[in-house]
Amino acid sequence: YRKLYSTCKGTYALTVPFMERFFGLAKHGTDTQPAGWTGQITSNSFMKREFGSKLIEEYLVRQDLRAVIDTSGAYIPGHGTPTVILIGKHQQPTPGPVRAVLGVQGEPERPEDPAQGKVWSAIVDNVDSPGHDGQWVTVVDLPRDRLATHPWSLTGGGASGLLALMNEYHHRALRRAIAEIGRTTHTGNDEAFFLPLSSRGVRKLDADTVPVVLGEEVRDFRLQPANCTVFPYDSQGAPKELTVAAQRYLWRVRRGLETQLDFQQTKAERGLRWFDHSMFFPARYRNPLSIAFAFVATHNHFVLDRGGKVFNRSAPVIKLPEGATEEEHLALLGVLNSSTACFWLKQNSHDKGNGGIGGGIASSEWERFFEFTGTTLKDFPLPAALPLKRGSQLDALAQSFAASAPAALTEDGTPTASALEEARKTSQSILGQMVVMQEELDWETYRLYGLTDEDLTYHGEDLPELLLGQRAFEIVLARNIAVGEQAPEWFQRHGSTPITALPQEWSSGYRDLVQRRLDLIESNPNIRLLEKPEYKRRWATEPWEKQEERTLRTWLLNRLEDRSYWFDAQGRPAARSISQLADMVTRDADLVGVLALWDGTVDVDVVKALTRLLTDEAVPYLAAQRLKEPG
DNA sequence: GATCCGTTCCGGATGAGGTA
DNA sequence: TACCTCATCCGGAACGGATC
Repeated sequence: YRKLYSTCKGTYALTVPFMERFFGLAKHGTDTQPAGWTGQITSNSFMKREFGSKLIEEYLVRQDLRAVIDTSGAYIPGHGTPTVILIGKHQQPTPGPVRAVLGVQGEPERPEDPAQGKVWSAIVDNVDSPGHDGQWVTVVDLPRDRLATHPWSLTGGGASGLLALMNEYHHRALRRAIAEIGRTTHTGNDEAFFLPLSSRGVRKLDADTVPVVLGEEVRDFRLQPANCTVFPYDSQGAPKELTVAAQRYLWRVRRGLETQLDFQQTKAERGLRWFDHSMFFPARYRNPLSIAFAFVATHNHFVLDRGGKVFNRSAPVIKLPEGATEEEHLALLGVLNSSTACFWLKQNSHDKGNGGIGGGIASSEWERFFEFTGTTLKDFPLPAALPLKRGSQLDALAQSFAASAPAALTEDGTPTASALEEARKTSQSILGQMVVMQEELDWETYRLYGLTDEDLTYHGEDLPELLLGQRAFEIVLARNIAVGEQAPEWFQRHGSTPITALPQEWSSGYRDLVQRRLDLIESNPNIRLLEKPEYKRRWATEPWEKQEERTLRTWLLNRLEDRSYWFDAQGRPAARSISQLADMVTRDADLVGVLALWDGTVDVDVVKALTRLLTDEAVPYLAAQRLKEPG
């Protein structure tokens, strides 16, 4: 296909040569006959993914495109992939505009009769009325040059106007401020190299491993790596030998690593050692500061890292030029984490739907997840001034938040009920401060991009801690829900309480400010567009109880691995029954205390609690019991 | 040398059916 | 009736390598 169809680029989808073929099959116009029409419904991936750029910029610009209809929000039975309908004639473009139906809101639920679906009906009813701006679609006549460049953004409801405004106001693109974007390593065989952080001590691999960050571990200004990787490089990224412990660890997979092909070559053929990572980028590792982001996620998550970790492809990092200060990183961090950035990214990144079979049908816009690639990110327009102060405050808060998590508490000592309770309060309070600070950041950013002239940030000293559900856009949302215009999923999913009136406990200054924000949401269409759940931070943190349970469990299991439980006085390994173990455990007051905490009872029944704790950890004594039918 | 694509995978949530 | 077991569903990504 690459030879036959000029539009094929990179790893393309078959829809690309198909589209070229479709237009090619239609008749050319001559003096006696008009050019043939062609119409197709096709996957919309070419609109934003890189492989579509040739198709859009070199092929479609030479065809007489007449209509582009975004059907990604409509429900099409058996077809979860987001789609677009293109209609045109096989001839040179005519001067007139292109009719476009832009999506505003997706189908809220699976319609009984797909032909009567809300979005589909809206498209059918309004495709001939340019200027229509409804709840489901916007219909406009676009000037041809709007569709001449990749990527296409076919979001209605004023999105294209806002996007244009952002581009107009921007001072420079992100690519001018940074050195590069990408992963820091790619092992080529994660199963061989990765192991849980908690087990590196047991295997004596501390000197040979570094934490490795995956995409899902980059959230809300924090990195929470659960794994580390065997890492045969020093702090400068130069190759080093592995210790005996690490050699032993990798030995069982040596043959696999030696024969594995990357770029159609073995490691030896590429001049690498068998235990080298397939792709490792020393320069990115050497320079400690970086901004990591989540590659696939529902919202934008950027986190400052201060070094000593590696990042795989699902958590790429932004590297600033050599010698850039922490302030420069924090300023970028601030703007990239704003709701405005989320808006821009979603307009320009590929929408992967909401998972499920073939992409599924998203009941809410904020549930769809996107793929944020480095290439797209480089075009991100930066405003002239950056929100350094709020960026660094959020980063500092996130660090204290991490320090008060249950996991941090058990790191150096025995967890106690009072300490846990204290930490829960602290962390709740810090979260409240982060939520309110993110609001300040978002509203500051609106002004930095010139979307409003008003300064709607708070200048008093008494910034309240916000609960989820108390942000301005959530009040608007709650009011809409109250009158039945929107579904309450946002609050249900995040476990927050919707409120329709401003809380009395806020200072009058802050209440006035939020009221002014509400007024602006009402009066300014651009702000109204940005102050929506799909662009605002979700703060979807793991519930405290769950974190606590997991942490206590880990602490107990680590403690129970102590040598004294499993070896007799002569140093011979010994098998123990639960009751024998319970007998020994009872003599350790700390252990019993934590067991009671984990069990949630005051007078803990040690045998029962240990049984519950250890059943999943033990290997049944009969082989026949080790495998169950479903396993 | 450095991605970026498309499909597959994991594990928690849910709920039906079975059992004490 | 209340608890328990098991299977399925689905949210939320991760994987591997072909291509530029």
